[in-house]
Amino acid sequence: MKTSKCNQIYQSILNEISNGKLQHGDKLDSENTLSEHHQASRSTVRKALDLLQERGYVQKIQGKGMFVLSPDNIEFNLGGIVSFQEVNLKLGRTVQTEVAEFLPLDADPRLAALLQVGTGERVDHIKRVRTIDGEKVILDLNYFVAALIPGLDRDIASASIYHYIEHELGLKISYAQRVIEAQPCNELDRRYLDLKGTDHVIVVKNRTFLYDGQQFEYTESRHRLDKFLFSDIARR
Amino acid sequence: MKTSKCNQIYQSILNEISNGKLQHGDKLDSENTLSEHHQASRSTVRKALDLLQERGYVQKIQGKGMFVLSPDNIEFNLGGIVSFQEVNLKLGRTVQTEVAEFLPLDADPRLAALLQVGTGERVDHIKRVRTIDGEKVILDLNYFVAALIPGLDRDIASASIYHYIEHELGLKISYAQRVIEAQPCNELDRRYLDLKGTDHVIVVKNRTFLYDGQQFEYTESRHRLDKFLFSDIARR
DNA sequence: GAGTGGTCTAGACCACCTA
DNA sequence: AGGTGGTCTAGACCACTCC
Repeated sequence: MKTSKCNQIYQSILNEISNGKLQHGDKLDSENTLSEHHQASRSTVRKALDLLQERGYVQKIQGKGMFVLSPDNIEFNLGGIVSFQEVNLKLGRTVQTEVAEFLPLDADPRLAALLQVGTGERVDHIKRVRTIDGEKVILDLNYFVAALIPGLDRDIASASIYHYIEHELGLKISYAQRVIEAQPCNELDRRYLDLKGTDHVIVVKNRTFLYDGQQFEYTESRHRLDKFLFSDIARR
Repeated sequence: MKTSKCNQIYQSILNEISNGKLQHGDKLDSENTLSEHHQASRSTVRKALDLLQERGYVQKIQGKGMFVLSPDNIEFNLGGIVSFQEVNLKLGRTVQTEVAEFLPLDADPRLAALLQVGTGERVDHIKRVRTIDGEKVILDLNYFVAALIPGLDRDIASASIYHYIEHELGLKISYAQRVIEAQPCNELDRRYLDLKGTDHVIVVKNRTFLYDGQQFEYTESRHRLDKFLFSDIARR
């Protein structure tokens, strides 16, 4: 594993924060000091520090120095694109995924618009039910552009589709647009989820794009109200 | 010189995208070409381009070049910290804010923990009701650390508190932690909102921090289900 | 004035893509 | 092979904070 010098410095400082050598309110060494310490140029050190700041671990203040922020922030780093598996492993939950339906279809005009492809384009549609701690609480409706993500099948869908895309197909995922809103429960929700009397779901609509800007996925994740949680750090 | 060279280059390219000179899929000039063009070093150009990419306007691809992304992305940039006013102006909504309560109080242990201050610390508590297109749909419960945000009053609360903090007090806001979840309606929701039969609200909990890492605010925004919307771009 | 982070420069070498 | 972005260097000057 060849990792950049910038990343080594990032990890090195992050470790000191994680293991408590550096604590909330502590001042870090100056950029010049860190340069000597790690035998790197100041620019390289700065890039590592910018990363730490962006991810909420430290805060630079001009003329004063850099300070470690509250360890709370570390727990908040579920931001960015994270797979369903990663998040729930982190939270120590028992999770199962069941593929309820796997259906190749041709895009109707509405779906074509959501996926930014032509009408009639081949699309793989998957319905998956997520069971957390014994209750069916999330219904995922996935639509993948078959031309971009070939070879999808039920087995892959029941494991991790993102792992398949990144490691088997070797594609790079770049960014995702998300919208979060609430909707009244529909027929599908009632069929697949344990609603426990709730009459709305939280819907996370997601369009995901490859490194070259092509959209390959549209997904609706329908969460039972009381099991939904989203966290985030927003920077000015 | 008020604005940095890096920022000038950023704006210059952004203009070309906004006014349609550069369109979805178009390739930008290379970093070296842009360096000559703007009489800047390659590093400076790169910093401007990194910003454009971070904000979802362009995508770099190693060995190929940089490409303009879909203009959809521009509309998605409600991310970051945005005030209630800004978002709704953008959406062309009619909006009113009514201050239902303004109450200086001393932090109990629970509130002190949420604000990261000592128990008994002076806190300004504000309840505000947001009316959108004639319906009361958002209840904001604000808690400001009085020592950091002095001089708050009802008038400021009914205008824009953030404007007061940044422009009157001259403080710099740095970042915010957000958590989004759903909760059953409580007594306050029923008293202040037009619930229209819904029995849950979407709660956005928010802790906001100054440039020096001090937390000055804890806020709960309680949204009526059917009027809640959140959008976002997540990058790998 | 000394020390900090913020910006910028000019140049080098590498990894990747398209010929 | 030539062009692209990715990383890194060594050094400069500025703005801000603190003593």
